[in-house]
Order: sequence, then C-alpha cells, then structure tokens
Amino acid sequence: MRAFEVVLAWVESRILGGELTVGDQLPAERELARQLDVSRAAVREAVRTLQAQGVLRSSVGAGGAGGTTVTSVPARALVRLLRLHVALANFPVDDVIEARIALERLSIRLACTHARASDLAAMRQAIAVMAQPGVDKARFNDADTALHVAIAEAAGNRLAADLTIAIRESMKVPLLVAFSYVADWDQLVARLSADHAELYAAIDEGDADRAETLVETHIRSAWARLQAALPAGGRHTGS
Amino acid sequence: MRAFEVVLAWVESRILGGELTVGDQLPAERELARQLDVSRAAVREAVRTLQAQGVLRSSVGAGGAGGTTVTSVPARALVRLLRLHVALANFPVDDVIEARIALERLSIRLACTHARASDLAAMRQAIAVMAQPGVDKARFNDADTALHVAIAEAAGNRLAADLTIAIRESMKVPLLVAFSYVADWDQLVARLSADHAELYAAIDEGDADRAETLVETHIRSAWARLQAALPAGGRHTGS
DNA sequence: CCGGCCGTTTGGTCAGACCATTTGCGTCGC
DNA sequence: GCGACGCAAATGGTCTGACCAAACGGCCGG
Repeated sequence: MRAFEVVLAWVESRILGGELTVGDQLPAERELARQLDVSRAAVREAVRTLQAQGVLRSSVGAGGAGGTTVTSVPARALVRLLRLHVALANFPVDDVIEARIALERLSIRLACTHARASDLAAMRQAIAVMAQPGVDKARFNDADTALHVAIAEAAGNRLAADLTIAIRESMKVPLLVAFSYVADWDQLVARLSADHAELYAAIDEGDADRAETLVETHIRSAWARLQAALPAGGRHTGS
Repeated sequence: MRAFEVVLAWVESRILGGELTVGDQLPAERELARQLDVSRAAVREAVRTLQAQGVLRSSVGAGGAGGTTVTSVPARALVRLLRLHVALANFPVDDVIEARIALERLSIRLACTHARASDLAAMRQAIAVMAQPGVDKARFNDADTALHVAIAEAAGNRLAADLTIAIRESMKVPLLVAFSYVADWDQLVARLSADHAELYAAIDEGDADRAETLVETHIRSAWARLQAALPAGGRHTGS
C-alpha cells in the first residue's frame, strides 16, 4: 500500500467508524506523519484527496482555529467532479438531462411541502432577474441556475439538493454555449419565463403532482429547443 | 492563489476547454513543475486532487504506459465521496433512500428497454445468490448491491448508473449494520427474494411502468422493515 | 534474428529547511 | 493593577534535492 494510502485509510476508517465526526481536529501534519511513519508529503497528499471530497478543511495558524478539521461540504466537491466529467463527455448531456429530471422531480415535490418563505423569496428573485427585458445570456443562465438551486434547497433533502445543484452547475457552461446559438433569444426567454411562473405557482400552492409534471416538461422542452438550435456536429461540451 | 491551485487551474481549464481529453497525457511532474514555476510537491498535490475526482490516472515507468493520463472513472470517486458523507451523517439515510428511489426508478425504466442478455444474466446471478438457503448476511448484501448495480448498468445512462452505484455502495455498511438487528432473517430474505423475482420479471418483459412501481415499493418496504428492527437511538451510520 | 542487459524516464517517497499566519502568553509601560 | 505590545510556538504551505522502484526502449552479444 502506498504511503499516502496509509494515511487515507487511517482517516477514512476513523470517519466510517464514527471516531471522527464533523468538527473534530486531525493531528497536525507533522504529528500524523510521525504516528503513521510516513513523510509529511504523504500526509499532505492524502489530505488533499480528502479535501477534494469535501471532507477535510485546513487552515494555518496555532491554537484551536488552526489545523485540519473534519467538515462535510459535499456540494462544491460534487460540482467540480461532475463538471469535469461532463466536459470529458463521459456523461453525455442527454444522459445528464434524464438524471436531472429524475432528481428535480423529487426536489420540487419535496419543495412543495417544505418550502419556507425565504426559499420562495429566492425563487421570485431569480425569476425576476430572468424576466427583465433584454436580459443578458450569462445573467439569465446564472439566474436560472439560482432558481433550480433554490428549489433544490427548499426540498430539505440534502443529497437530492446537492446532486441537483451539482448537475445544474455542471451544465452551466454547456448551456451557455447552447444559448449562443439561439436565434430568437427574446422568444426563448419569454417561453422559459412563462414556465418559471407556472412552476412557482405550483410550488406556492403546494401542488406537488402538477409541479412534478411541469418541471419535467420545462427541462425537456427547453433542452429540445436548445438542441434544435445547436449546429449539427457534436462539440466537446455536448454529445 | 496557492501553488497547487495554480496547477489545478491549469489542468481544469484545459479539460473544460477541451484541450485535454480522455487518453491524453499530462507533462511529466518535473516538467509541469518547471513550466508552471512551482515545486514538484505542489504538482503532486494537485494531481492527487484530480485523482480523487476520477479524472487523472498515474502509473510509473518510462514510455507510453508511464506518466499521468486523463481518464474518466467517476464511479469510484462518487462511491468514496458519498460513503464518507453518509458516514458523517450529512446525508441522513432517509434522504439517501428518497434520492435512491428517484434514480433507480429512472435506471430500471431505462433498463426495461436497454437491457442486454449479459445484463439479465448478471441480475439472475445476483438473485440466485440471494435465494440460496441460509445465505450469509454479508453475501446477501453484496449480491443485492450487485443486482441494483446490474440494473443501473443495464440502463445505458452512465450518470444515472454511476449515481445509483455510488448510493447503493455508500449504504452497504449502514445496511449491514441494520441487517445485524433483524430478528427473522430467513423471513426477510424470503420477502426480498420475492420482490427480486418480480423485479426481474418486469424487466425481462420490458414492462417499465410496473418495474418502476415495483422498485420503489421494494426499496421503501425493505427500508421500513429494517428501520423497525433498528434500536431506537440513532447511530452514526444511520439517523 | 533474437534475447537479455542496462540506461532513461517517470511516479513514489523521504528528509530537511524556510515562510506566512495565527494564537496565546508573557512582559513592559503606564 | 491593567492594558497594549510583542515575541515564541504551532501550523499549514512551499521548495529543494535526493533516492527508490517500475517500466520502456534501445543496445549489444550470442
């Protein structure tokens, strides 16, 4: 077993065994290296691995604030992971769309019963940005992401929310590329904004069945329109 | 920007820009360090980060086989990530179950139309193992995982499959723990095996609607039985 | 022409050093 | 007595230089 894997196994087994939980501190790098009889470089490589998974967080300095602690921030890690694999075309965009629909149906269903006032406000905010006349494509893209993130956050299901966020974020660049090929941008904005208004109404009324249907139709039809606008040849960001 | 982040940004931007795709080789560590004017240690930390995301693969030795190449093996990376966060109780098991149902409904629906003979064989194999009288709990757990993985693989949707695999794998240990509390193990095996037979029949016949309903009922009722068997207090592996 | 040997390349690891940041305590000045 | 200042220690971040093991590829001898 390679040296950094020894460290990895040490930390992972303690996390899986419950001996290390969120907030706990790891021994200092030098100390851990001494304990496991590996070099400090090996410890650092293992720590980087776990940081990439959103499991550890390091900060410099002495005392309680300094050191490496266990956290649990999977959203960022998932976004980075998915974004890269989507770019590598391992996950064809069509497949991503299908998975996204499955997750967002769940998210929006839960959001219908769990949404709080602040969640609804975030949705309205995003919808308002997208409804501005002559809205910029990049701004629209960001706001649409924000809307779907807000819905996912409102669901109260962390895994579904984080996966939804990761998927939507990973599609941001490919979608922006697709936007650039759209001929009648204002018409697309109008159609999508109408969808968003309906979506919001369904959530606000707590009509889970209608919301589920709407979000599937919304995602599917939006993607169909974008696909129709795309040039024939596949791109590295597409499929 | 920290040194290893410089390397990270260099690699990521090239992947997102399509200049690096699966199969391509990175410059050698020493070379890349020289190019980016950082130490080799910084390069290695960045490489470890990307390896944790299933984006890079390193092997020693000269010539074509050696060096660091771009790959795309997200399944393992997702499994490790989810397993840790489930253990950290950031993802409550009940939330995981809901997300799993959403994804497996999609997977099994696709499997009904895409399953090949080899996929069906893998399912039968797993089901046969679980149907053995007096089957071991660990073996049953592995075979059940194999069954759901086989269904996911049969779907032909890589993202849905990888997410399904990651979720089922991340639940392996918590499920095994839950198994240990089950009073009438043989009865549970009988019930679950009956479910599996029905599931297989639906896939074999290509009845997507029935399969979707069955898999949801299967996962939900199995989890309900296990929850009923669990001791009252939450564990670090459950919630 | 073939097979084994050896140098080169590459990732894996280690040791030791220095830096920047942060904390916490002790000292100095008022 | 008390507060502000400052220094020592701890910690992650980085770099240098070295050596090891594996694997390829060409050279050389049979």
